[in-house]
Amino acid sequence: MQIKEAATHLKLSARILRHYEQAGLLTPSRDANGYRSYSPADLRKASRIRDMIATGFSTREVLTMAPCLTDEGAGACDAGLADLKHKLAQIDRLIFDLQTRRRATLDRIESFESTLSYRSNEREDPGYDTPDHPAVSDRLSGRK
Amino acid sequence: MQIKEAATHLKLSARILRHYEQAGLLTPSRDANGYRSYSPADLRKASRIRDMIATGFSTREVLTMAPCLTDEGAGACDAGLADLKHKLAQIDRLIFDLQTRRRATLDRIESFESTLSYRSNEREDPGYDTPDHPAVSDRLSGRK
DNA sequence: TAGCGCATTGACACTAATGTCAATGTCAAG
DNA sequence: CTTGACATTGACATTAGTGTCAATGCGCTA
Repeated sequence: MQIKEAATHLKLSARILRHYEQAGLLTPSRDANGYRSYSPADLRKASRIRDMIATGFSTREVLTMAPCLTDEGAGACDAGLADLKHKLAQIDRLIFDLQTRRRATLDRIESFESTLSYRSNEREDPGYDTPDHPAVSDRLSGRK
Repeated sequence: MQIKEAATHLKLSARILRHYEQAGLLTPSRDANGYRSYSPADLRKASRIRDMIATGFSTREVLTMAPCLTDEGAGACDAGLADLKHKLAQIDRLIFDLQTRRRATLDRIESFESTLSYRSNEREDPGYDTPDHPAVSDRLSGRK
C-alpha cells in the first residue's frame, strides 16, 4: 500500500509518515520504483506511534521503544535474552507511565463531571478558598 | 508565594509558569512590587495545566477549557470533557495493546529460557492467554 | 504520446514549548 | 551602602511537529 492510502487510512498526512520514517520510527519497505510500501503491520505500528506522539511522547522517546511497538513485540528476539529483558523493562515502564497518565485523566474527568453536576443547581458562589480536592492535586503534583 | 518557590514546588521552571500566564492559562495576582504571587489555588491549577500539556494538549486547547481547571470549575466544561475522553481512549488503546505485546514477550522469553536450560523458572507471571494477537491487530487497523 | 495523479527528496516556514541571556528593579542581610 | 538572591520584561535560540512548495520520476489511461 502506498503512502497516500496509508495516510488516509490512518487519518494523518503523508508528510507525517515520512517524518516518522526519518525519525527512525517506521521503516516501510520500498518496491522497485522506490515508492514506500506500507504493510498492515506497518500501519498498526504507525497507529501506535501516532498514539504515543499524541499522548505527549517525543519521537526520541518513542524511538527507544520502537522495537516493542511492532506486532511481534520485542522485535529482535534473536538479539539475545538480555536484550529481550531490557525491552521488556521498557515496555513495563511505558505501561506504568501510561497508567499514571490514565489515572490522572480519569480523575480529571471525574472532577469535571462532579463539578458539572453540582453546577446544575448553581445559585451563589460558595466562596471558599480552601482546597477543593487536595487529594487529586497532591497526587498529580507528586508523580511523574 | 513567588514564582521560584512555586516553580520548585511544581517541579517545573519559572519560565514555564510565565509562559502559561502569557498564554492566558494562569493569572497569578501581583503584589505591590509587581512580583507574581501564586496562591495555593494557582498552584493547583498550574499542576492541572502541566498535566494537560504533558498529555499532549496544546496551550490553545487547554485555554478553551481553562475555566474548568480552576478549583471552582466554572464555565463550559463540555468541550474539555470530550477532549479528555478522546485522549483517554487513545491511552487505553495503547495500554491494552502494549500489555498484549508484553505478555507475548514474556512468553517468548520463557520459552527461550526453557530451551536453553530446563532449570530456569524465575518468573512469577500466571499463565496468560493468547500468544498471538489477531484481535488487537484487527481493532487497531480498523480504528480511526 | 500527452496528461494526470501520486511518489520522491529537499528546502523553507510556522508554531509551540522551553531554555537562556541581558538589562534592570526590589529587598533583605551583612 | 553594598552585595546577593530573586523578580520583571523582552529578545533570541533550539527542537519538534507539521505544512507546503519545488523539481523531478513513475505509471496508468485517454
